[in-house]
Amino acid sequence: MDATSAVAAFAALAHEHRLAAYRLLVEAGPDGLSAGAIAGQLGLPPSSLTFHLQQLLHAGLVSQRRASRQIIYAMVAVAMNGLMAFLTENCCGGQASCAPACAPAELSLSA
Amino acid sequence: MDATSAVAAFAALAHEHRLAAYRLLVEAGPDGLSAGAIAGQLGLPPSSLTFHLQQLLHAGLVSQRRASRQIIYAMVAVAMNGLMAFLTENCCGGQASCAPACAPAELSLSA
DNA sequence: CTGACGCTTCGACAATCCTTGAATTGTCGT
DNA sequence: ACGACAATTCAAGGATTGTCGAAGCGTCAG
Repeated sequence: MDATSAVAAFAALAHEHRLAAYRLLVEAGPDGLSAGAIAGQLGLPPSSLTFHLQQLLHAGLVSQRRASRQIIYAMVAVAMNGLMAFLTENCCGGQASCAPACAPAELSLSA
Repeated sequence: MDATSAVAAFAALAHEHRLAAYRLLVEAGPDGLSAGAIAGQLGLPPSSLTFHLQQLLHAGLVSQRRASRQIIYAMVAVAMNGLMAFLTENCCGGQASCAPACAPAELSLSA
């Protein structure tokens, strides 16, 4: 994960509809959701949704596969984790005393 | 952390210079850096840097305090963590079998 | 082969963001 | 009080992004 792709990923998430779509896909997990299912939950016209999904796709945050007539989008977990690792990289210069602030317990699982 | 402030935070990070500045502040830790120090490392004119720092400030990602003639910026750890927690919230619908993909080991510490 | 469906691409417009020089505010040493 | 310094505010431009109707492409049922 380099700075350029991190910027692209953040830009992809920096929009109300895209963030909402991405969070639906995070919740859906590896099985993903069809474009139509996402459009239904977000209430967007198809062309607008495609526009946003392409941004997420181009940023590498989601993957795309075809299932008969539908197109299924799914989160790319490694991209999300890489993004977070990039953000916290070398946090506090590596001082152990500061480390808890960099990756606190409540992040370990979203239970 | 609601969707609106998450969008604001991602938008703040979705720019080359702001992401670079923020990462400098993450590395600097609680002590922070002066605006001039950041400008020096990034090679930006002062007005441009202020513009970007204001975005980070307004998004709640950094804090601002004055030290005599200088203004010191520092990361707000709780905002960064809240952002990551928001992103992974309810990951995979809470399925334990999927959870490792949502917050893998290498994120726990940036050692 | 035909019609219907799901999604994407195209095109044009409106809205927003980024950049930077010049002027301004706040602070310090003398 | 004065000059110097650090940072911010202001203003104007050029560039980028978001929106969505209409048209096109691939897929499936009959």
